[in-house]
Amino acid sequence: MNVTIIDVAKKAGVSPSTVSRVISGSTRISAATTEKVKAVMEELGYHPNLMAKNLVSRTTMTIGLLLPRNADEAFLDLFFSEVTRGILSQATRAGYDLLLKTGKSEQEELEAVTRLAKGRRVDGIILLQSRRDDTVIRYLLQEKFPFVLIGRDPERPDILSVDNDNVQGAYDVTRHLLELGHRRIGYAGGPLELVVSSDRYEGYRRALAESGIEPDPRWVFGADLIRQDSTAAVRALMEQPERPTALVVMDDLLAFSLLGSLSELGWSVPGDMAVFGFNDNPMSPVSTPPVSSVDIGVYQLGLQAAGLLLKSIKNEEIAERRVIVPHRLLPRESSQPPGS
Amino acid sequence: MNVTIIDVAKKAGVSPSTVSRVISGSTRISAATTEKVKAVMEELGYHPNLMAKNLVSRTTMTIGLLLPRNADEAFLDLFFSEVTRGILSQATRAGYDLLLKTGKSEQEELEAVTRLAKGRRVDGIILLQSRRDDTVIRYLLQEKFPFVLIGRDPERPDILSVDNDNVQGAYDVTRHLLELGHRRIGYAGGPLELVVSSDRYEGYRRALAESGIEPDPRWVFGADLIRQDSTAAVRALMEQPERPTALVVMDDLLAFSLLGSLSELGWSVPGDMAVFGFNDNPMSPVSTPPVSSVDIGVYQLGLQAAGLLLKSIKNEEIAERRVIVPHRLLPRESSQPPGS
DNA sequence: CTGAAAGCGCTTACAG
DNA sequence: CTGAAAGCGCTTACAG
Repeated sequence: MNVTIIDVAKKAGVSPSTVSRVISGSTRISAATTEKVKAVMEELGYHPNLMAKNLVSRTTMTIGLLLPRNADEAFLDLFFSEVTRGILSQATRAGYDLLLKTGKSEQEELEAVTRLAKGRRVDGIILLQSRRDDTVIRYLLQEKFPFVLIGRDPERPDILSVDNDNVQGAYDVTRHLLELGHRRIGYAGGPLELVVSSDRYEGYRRALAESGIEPDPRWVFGADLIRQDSTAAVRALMEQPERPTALVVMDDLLAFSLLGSLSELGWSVPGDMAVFGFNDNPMSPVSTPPVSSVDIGVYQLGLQAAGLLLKSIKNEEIAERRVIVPHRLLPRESSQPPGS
Repeated sequence: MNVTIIDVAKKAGVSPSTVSRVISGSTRISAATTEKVKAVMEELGYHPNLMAKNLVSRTTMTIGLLLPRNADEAFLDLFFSEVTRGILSQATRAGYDLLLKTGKSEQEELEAVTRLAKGRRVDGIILLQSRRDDTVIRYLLQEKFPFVLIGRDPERPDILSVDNDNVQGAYDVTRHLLELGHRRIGYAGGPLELVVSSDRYEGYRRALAESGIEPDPRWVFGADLIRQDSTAAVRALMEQPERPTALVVMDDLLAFSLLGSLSELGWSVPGDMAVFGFNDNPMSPVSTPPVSSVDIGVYQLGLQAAGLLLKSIKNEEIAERRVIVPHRLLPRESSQPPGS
């Protein structure tokens, strides 16, 4: 019922092989034949059946994106849509499609990935997170199936990955605050099982150490604490005799919560507490006060990841197996010294 | 090189047909045979080649999602990730995959959709927006290819669609503000070419009219104005002799901008101006003050759209061709009367 | 420059 | 309950 290559061949008075060659822009087809076949394709409204094409060419022109299963953190909303746009942009440019997959558990994720890989559903896969001893990564490695991780797997530094230098990012923010004269600087983030979180904590700690400052453990508190009861967390923080005057906050969303609680308790930002966030939420510039943040280039992460994956799929030379997307400090009012 | 159905058949001592039947859980295969074949599949690590399966079964078990091309508005970030999650959840449950597509122009979008439909790449498509005289919708209709629109096409009320009742939503918000005693109520939103925007404006206008209030045109201003220079827009608004005491705002992100400018100019919310937003941004409850909003159930929009599309693909009975996802007012501090 | 033939890995009437 | 055969719509050596 649908127009096939055979219909076109008949009508154009050539063989199916020839039509196929015209479609693929193959060599050595006469201009006359090419023109005739193209005209017939147009006339009949022919479009190649991608399934058939994929089956015989053993390639799908599709890459898979595995979504992290607990995507219920608001931060991930933004990350997800930006990174997807980056991936899609790069993939589309190269003629590739993007298939989305998710799983509710590690088991389901593994099944999904197995289906994609073994079922020849996609040519490569992008991962948005890695867990300790990640079975998905282990499987992909063992099958030698092309994949790229956005982030970092401390146990397998040699896999293809695209990431920020999160240690350096937090280091930069902390140094920035130190240079503004702050000595007692706190850190809000976590959980530390997440690589990104522990990396940022490490950068924070390192900058302080370089200045000979040993952070008081009471200056450091977890994201879950803030989410549960931000006001209680802030009150506990501010009641300390030696309370911090600045906070490095792992994500702007967290920073917004803290801002709300500080204001509720009558403290002013940046007067009583300077705040510097991460991930440059679109709301950060328009919040009250505007929140200082680190732009981590989420779109770029996606773009680069897709680029790297495509190289891997096509067996092209890969210069760096680990691509670092640069970050950028965006100081705004929430961390400005009073005078400026 | 990869294990095929033939390898399994040989090893199990049966025909390929039988293996195929075991895989599809077909009728009339003896328990003994089934067991034997399954054991061999397990042993050989067999996984069906999806391309081959799709080719012969003329079905892809995949649905396509077309992303709106100008997805650079921050609001869409949230909408996109939530709606995708809803779609993915429903699709995965039914054993379907999700393919993402985008185009930089209407022309590119049409080409993308043509490839998907004619190329038998997907079984159905979900659209996230419609334009006046939308060529993509016209094409899909003409090809009788299954699709669902999230939103509303005023020119084609009979297509499958999932949407909120945006007129009613804005009506409800405006009534809520009227009941709190406000008489001069403004509206911030637009552009009015977007159906969702004009629908909300219509609901706003209707509620006022019912109370015998004719809105002053100076109370109504566009989103672009706010994005360009929120403070100027707010100043102009507040300098009016008969300035509004409450604002219906088309999106929470817009509300955040307004909040910032109001605060900057020394006005208090809700004291000097009550604000009621839309789309319940995750930040709304934690902003200062917490922003009243309308939860439009984005996840549900995605879930229902996928459900509707799957019914259409399977030619199942469809009771309502237009599904309305209920909205919910979430009054917070930004619209509370001073005393409460 | 072009065609005939085999094959990609599966499903599905048709027989038995 | 099971098998042989044809076919899904394309590509790609192999010949000429």
